[in-house]
Amino acid sequence: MEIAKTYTPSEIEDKWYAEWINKNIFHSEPDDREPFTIVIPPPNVTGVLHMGHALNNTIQDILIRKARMEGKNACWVPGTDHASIATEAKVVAMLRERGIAKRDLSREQFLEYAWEWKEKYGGIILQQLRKLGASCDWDRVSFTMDEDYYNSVIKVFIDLHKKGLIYRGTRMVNWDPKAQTALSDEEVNFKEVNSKLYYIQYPIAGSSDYITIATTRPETILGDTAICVHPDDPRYYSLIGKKAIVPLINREVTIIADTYVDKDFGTGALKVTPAHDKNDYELGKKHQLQSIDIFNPDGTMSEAAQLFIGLDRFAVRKKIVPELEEKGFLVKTEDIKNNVGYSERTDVVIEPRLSNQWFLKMKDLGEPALQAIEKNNIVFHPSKYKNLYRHWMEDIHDWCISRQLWWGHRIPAWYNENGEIVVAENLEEAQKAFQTQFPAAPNKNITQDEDVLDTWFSSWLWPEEVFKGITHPGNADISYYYPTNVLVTAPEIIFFWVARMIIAGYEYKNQKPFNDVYFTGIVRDKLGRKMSKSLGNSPDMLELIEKNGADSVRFGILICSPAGNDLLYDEKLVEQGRNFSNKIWNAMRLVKGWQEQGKITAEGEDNTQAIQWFDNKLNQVLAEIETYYTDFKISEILSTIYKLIWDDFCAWYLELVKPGRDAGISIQTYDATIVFFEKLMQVLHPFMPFVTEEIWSLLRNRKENEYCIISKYPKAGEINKNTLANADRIFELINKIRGFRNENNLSPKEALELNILSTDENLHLQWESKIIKLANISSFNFIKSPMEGAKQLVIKTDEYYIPHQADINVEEEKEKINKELAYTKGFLNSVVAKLSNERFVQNAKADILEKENAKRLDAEAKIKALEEALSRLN
RNA sequence: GGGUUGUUAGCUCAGUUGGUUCAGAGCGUUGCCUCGACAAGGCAAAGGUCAUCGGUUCGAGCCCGAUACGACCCUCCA
Repeated sequence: MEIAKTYTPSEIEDKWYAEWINKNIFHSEPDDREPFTIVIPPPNVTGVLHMGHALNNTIQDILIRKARMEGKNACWVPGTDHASIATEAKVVAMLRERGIAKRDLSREQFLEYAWEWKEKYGGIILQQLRKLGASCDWDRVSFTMDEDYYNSVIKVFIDLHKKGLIYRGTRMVNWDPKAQTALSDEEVNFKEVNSKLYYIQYPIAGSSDYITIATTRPETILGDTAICVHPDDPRYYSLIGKKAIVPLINREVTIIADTYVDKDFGTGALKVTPAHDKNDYELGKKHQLQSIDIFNPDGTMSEAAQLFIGLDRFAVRKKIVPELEEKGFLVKTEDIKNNVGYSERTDVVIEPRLSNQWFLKMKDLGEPALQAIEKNNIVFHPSKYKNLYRHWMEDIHDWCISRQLWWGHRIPAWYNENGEIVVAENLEEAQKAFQTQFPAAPNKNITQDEDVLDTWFSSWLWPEEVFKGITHPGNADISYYYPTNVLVTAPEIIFFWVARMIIAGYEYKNQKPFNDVYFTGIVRDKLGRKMSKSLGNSPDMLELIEKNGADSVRFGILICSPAGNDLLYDEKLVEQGRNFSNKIWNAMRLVKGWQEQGKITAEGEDNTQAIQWFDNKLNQVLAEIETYYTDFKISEILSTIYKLIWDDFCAWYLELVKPGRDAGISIQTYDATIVFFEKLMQVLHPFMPFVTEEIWSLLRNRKENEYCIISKYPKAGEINKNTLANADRIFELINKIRGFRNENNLSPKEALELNILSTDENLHLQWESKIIKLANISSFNFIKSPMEGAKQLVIKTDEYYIPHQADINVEEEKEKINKELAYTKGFLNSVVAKLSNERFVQNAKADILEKENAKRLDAEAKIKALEEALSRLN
């Protein structure tokens, strides 16, 4: 069989994914094994796979695959959330294309379209995750609007309301005029923008005086109901209590005094618009001011504004300024930088707006969740996020959970004709509730609240309700899989989601939802810019996978993802992954070559040393990897395996044992090599599942159901440090001989004579044939004293001499030796200084002292050898 | 404004409880090599006063303080 010279991932990847699915390998059911559970951070149902998902899900897949190979019952639950704002926007857009306006539809009709959209386009991302190789249990796909899930959200709302934690209130909320809904504080992003500060003078009633205020939002003067100054500001003593006249609309407002005002900002006089500013609202409450709402829900001016009715708020700003100027009210404008809130979802400027919303009291709920992190019951990786979390939890605000949308979980609150409210699961229950709670009212026309709940109010139940832990408490799944092992997510949603899941976990399971939380970094392009749709700097994931293979994409993302730091993605890294696959592929071709040409023989070259060395090396790396896994240093694991395979296995081990052109390979060597190769594929499998499964299948004739993905993960064995150190000495010698060739422009084909002056001849004898092979040595001898007229190499206390007719540049040689001598002497001095320092000898630990003594002896021997070499050159 | 965090080779990053064979890796760069696994390759080389200043210590990339620049989060100055 001819094996292709380069590895081609596309068919191979599809083949193995289908095979794994076919064998039901990703599916998990509770049994007597230890569970290892991950719930996916549910992507938005409207989402498509981008770099962030790829990073996040590759890490989850790595952890799941590793656990599965360790014999744990690995369960990775996939799913999506319903994303009320985003989905509703998609549906509205779809309707617009069909010439249908949302306002012409009933709620029921709209929801029918929404489900149609969801069935047709929603959850594409789950298909895309398969391409990435994600080993999710696809029989367990959850959606936050599934029937049970829906019920769980309603159940929790009712329960929290019963506990007195949910209340309805009139509050200044963050209004998104585009989505036309309230948002929680967490959904508002503040951006520093260049604005203008407008100085506007208001005439004082019954006088020719003016009071000048400064504002960034001149359009809101139409809603002004007061002017506020600082009580201790002498400039305004005489004006307090008088009336000012709002320009253009001639409304008389009172000049009030409050210490809230900053005397030094602007003019020290503040216009107060209680309906459209959080602080003004507070002032308004305190001073019992009138509140005039001058905006419609879509951000246009309402009737109450009197002017510019129906015009957008920003258009009004443009129009009102010239008008104020024309009429002599505008004093001046100034450039200013200020922070403006934008909607997380629609990126429009948030309009503070007074409205009736539902809130969840967070303070008491948050307490166990704060403690969980403080006491390390849940561990954050990296731990720096602990501070961030504490900071937020200690100053937690009530959560605005209602949204003025249709797509989502409809708030189970009911109103009678008196505007009285009950909270109940359905109409029937609501009627009963009204009868007992408000028996005097007619309770005939009961209507349900029109609003839905914040999407996060459903996804905070995710780790519980994907196992139906809320709707069917105590069932077999929730008892077995909960708490889950690790959550892998982005730090951006630490408050939105992580904190709230922890809260819900303690409230409804009295138990944390996960043991560890691993926060990934932010994916940036190679210029360090955050990847975003608007910049268009995010590559098309499916194209990338198609072109390079999922393994390479996974490699490229992971190799540059230091724990908790941002990663700068560069397509070159994906190429590096592709090259790596190819390297492994070719190593396999070499090994297969031995098998197929019938080269395996009973006798053959003795490779005991090489096999022992690599066995130890492998064990050493396996142990190292284990500690990296516990520290979630995922990127380190990959680069460690990369070096192990490329440098140690391919460049050293295979070169050491590779038989000559027509020679055979011993059965012992062959078997050992296959075992090593298998172990390498196993440790790499979680990172690059496809190429490893393919190679695994080719290394031996496999039995039914004998797959790499479910093979037993190799355990680290005993490590003999001597074996490793000895091999390093030999490898260094080979390197130095190669370097000598390079420096002198000698062909690798030109064999050299090697004379060895060593106290450990036995070691050199053991490795003799390997040194001869890899360094191309023509004669291999031991000598008892330094050799004249030969190139000297010094490694620790061993000396090597290579007689060579090529001109050795004596001056250059001397300079090199002198340089090394100077360094070594300096080094020795520092060691001696240390050892003769009483305080060092007293304070340092025994093993450090021992090390220092050894350093001294080595350095002394080296200096002696170098000095001898120098004298021979003179 | 408050908080968290970072600044180590051209680039991206490792450097565990302070102890000079620890100043490292990968990529990139440079030179040589088509040698029967692999040019998506092989062999080798060059590259850093560990941001700056000061302190603690017998000893500091590592600990402490200040400065400069950056990142992120929070934030009611219109």
